[in-house]
Amino acid sequence: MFEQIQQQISQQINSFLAKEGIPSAPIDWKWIPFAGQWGISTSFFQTAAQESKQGKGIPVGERAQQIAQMAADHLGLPEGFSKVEAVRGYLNLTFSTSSFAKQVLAAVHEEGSQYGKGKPTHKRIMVEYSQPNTHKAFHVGHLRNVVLGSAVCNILEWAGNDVVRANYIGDIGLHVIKWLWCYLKFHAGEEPPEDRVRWIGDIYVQASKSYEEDPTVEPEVRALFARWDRRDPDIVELWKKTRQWSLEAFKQIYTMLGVQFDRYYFESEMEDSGKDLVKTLIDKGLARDERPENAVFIPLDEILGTKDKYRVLVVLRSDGTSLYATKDIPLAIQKFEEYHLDQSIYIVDVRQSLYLQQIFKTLELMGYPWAKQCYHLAYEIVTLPGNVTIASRDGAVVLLEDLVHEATTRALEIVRTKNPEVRDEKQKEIAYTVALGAIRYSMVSRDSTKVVTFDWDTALDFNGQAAPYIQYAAVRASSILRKAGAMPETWQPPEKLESAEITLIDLINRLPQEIQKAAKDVKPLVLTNHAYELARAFNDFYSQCPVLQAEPAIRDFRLQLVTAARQAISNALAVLGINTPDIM
RNA sequence: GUCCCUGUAGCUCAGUGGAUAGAGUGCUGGCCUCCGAAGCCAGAAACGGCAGUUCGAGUCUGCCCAGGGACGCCA
Repeated sequence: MFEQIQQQISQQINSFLAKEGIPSAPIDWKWIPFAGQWGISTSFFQTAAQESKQGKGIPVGERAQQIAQMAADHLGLPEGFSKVEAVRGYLNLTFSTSSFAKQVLAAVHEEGSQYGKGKPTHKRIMVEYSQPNTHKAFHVGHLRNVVLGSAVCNILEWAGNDVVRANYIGDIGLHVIKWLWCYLKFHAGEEPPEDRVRWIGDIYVQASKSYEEDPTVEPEVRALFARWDRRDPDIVELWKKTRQWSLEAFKQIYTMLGVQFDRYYFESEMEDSGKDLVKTLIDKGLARDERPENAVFIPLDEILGTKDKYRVLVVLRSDGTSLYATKDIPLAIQKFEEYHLDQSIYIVDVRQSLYLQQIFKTLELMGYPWAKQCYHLAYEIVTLPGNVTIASRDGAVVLLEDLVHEATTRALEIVRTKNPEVRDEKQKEIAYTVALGAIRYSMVSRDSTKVVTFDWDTALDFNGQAAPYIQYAAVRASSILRKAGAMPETWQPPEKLESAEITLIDLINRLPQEIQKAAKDVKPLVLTNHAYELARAFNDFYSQCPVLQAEPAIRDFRLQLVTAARQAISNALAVLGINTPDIM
């Protein structure tokens, strides 16, 4: 909103410096860091340092202050500012809060639920996330991926991009065959019960256990895999049926989490094109076929002349069966052909970093110019206390639905005590919104490079920096607005604003740029922090500035501010995939 | 062994090379006779180590220490 003003002043300063013969350095504006003041700031250390290099003997700090003072004197008091001063090498320009406050609130009022959205970039970005395996449980370890991925999608979309949400289902592989073996052996003919995810997960645990403990199992599983490979109708039918059970369970989970996908890819569909592609790779001389002694592999380091960097990528087993890499390469090609992407983002945990670099490099060697547009967003895994890795095969998992159920139960207790007059159905709905918000927020409010240790106490803590705190600020705003009745038609900011009001308006104003920054860095954390800051500023305002009891002019202005604050908070949460209740 | 990530307050985390390093939680104390206390206010408490680059380093570079991860037929 203030870019134009910043540019104008930058120009004035630059031409002034040029006239004075002072070497110019780029001027970058920052928001004044002190609460209760509102404006922009820049420093002249760089300029002073450049001058110093040319042999002038004045200490940089001192000189920066001199230049800042000269610039301040030269600028005088530009339109729209209340104060210009030079402080310790910085030039601080403080806004006339009244006029800028009006602009900010008017912008929020006008854009409403769209406030914060950027202009179209005309870029199409695909984000592949979730990538669950069928025939396995869906647990809290998978949650981070889904929440991170969906938040990234929303952020990129709000930043103005055309986003394609993609999911790549692992519907075939040794894990699936193990499961089928176990089903045929111990559960033949069974239909999934209500608690489907758990049932599927339990069979997988049983299968893994048998596979590891009983050496006679492996040959049986291999034989079954061979039958699938030659498309034995009985096995294919069973595979299709059981796969569907998993897919339906996933759909339920996605609905529960409020996420959706535009395009589903299946691993099983990539098998044939993958095997064809391996032939091409061998023909091109990129892949080396040393079957039957060895597998088919691409000696990346050898080709690139690097050492221990890209290693080698195995693209086909020595028995001719496919691997992940066999399928990931044709998948990438298909994505770009289908959608003409400007960027392709993979949300995959950090353990697959090398693997994905190998894939991207292979695509580059194959001559695809878009290979450089592939980006791996690596996130750290979720562990259990004591650094225990969550593994589907041993069953030491916390199921997603258990977490949601427990969180909802606890939220419901609080909702009931605080809103006894509300009908049961509504209470449950609110508890669900709060519980899910808390879960989602906790998954994206720390950097992807940090391991998340799941423990119940932290996951179910609704106080402090958490979604319920932010939702609560919005609920308080709603409550004021409800009691206020009709909104005033006209309003004016007072000449002098309270410190809490300024901080709040400042943060509301910054929401659009924070969304842009979150998109640029592909980092939802930026936004979770800003949402929290907004809520905190509102709570501060709430305790310091009475609204309903204020004198009429102030009251009307503050009602407008409360409306804008609620909108900004609600929009920030919406981008994170979190709903804002009106009571809680 | 090679490569990647992490190391900030008791604990869990923020921190675009720039002003006084911010929160949450826990601890101590205060605030419901004003719009909802899932809240607010106050207090004590921190950049793993050593060099270097820079006017300026929590941030960049190198080495060391500590923890985690990856490294040819798992996904």
